[in-house]
Amino acid sequence: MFSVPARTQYAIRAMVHLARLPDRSATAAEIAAAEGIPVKYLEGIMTRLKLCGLVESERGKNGGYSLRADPGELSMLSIVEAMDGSVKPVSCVEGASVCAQGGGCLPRKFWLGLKDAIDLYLKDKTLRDVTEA
Amino acid sequence: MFSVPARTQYAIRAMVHLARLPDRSATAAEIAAAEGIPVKYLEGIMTRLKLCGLVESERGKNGGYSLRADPGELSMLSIVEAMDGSVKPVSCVEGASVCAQGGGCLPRKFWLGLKDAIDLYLKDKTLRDVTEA
DNA sequence: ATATATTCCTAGTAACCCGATAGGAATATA
DNA sequence: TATATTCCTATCGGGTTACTAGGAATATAT
Repeated sequence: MFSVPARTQYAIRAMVHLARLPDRSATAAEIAAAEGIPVKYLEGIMTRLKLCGLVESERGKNGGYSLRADPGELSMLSIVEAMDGSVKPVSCVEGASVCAQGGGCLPRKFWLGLKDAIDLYLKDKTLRDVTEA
Repeated sequence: MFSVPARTQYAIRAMVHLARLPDRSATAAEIAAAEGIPVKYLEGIMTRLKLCGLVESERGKNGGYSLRADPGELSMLSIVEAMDGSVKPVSCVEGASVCAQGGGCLPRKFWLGLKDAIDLYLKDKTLRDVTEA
């Protein structure tokens, strides 16, 4: 239950990898080799991380990816959300109007509480915390 | 992210439904009608809840399902685990030996912490809490 | 200039899980 | 005996996931 897709795990491993490098930058090929991730698959992941502003990229020779923020300022939630969107145990977290039961569903608060618990944990942890674990 | 399968939401709605009834028992057809759940699909869910000891069943006419424990003594974690197994964000929660990185993976503790946070929330909430929300 | 290294873009694919349906067998009651 | 119910097995379409393939765009080095 609540298993995290491989791409998200890959994304986090990639971010940790970058954070541990002196200049916090590397090519997709380097990261892939070091972390045992399929290169082509990782490319797509890095592109996504870039679109979400977590890394920046340079194309062409001597190009690569580099962290855009200090690891201590980067919450794990931001990485998770970049890959998978917001934490949403049930679709009605966004408003009772989405509820097929017309808001007459008792468990909703329970799910909202779960979302809060998860969000809290993820928001509190930074990339630095994970890197230095 | 972390979306809960419909069957688990159905299971919880069914359990809440039972908990609110005077004698805490009903047929699958009744629950399905009240909660807007496909009957045949719910049947399989109820069977599973029974196998995990959360409800008991009687076959034949006047049969149905009934709660086996007091709602106040039944953690939401037990329902979730009945449907989806233990909370396992990553496969290596069961031991570093499962890790493809040979335990050299920094994020592991991070994921274990997430599991703990989720487990804690789910263990603390009882069916009664949700029913009375 | 040209070769090379890199990101970026688009498509495709095999496998899996999920929600749901179908049909009926077993079983208990009225 | 008729009926209501749980229980069992099989199937199916659709979506997602992880991954692969092929190349276009772009920047650097020589």
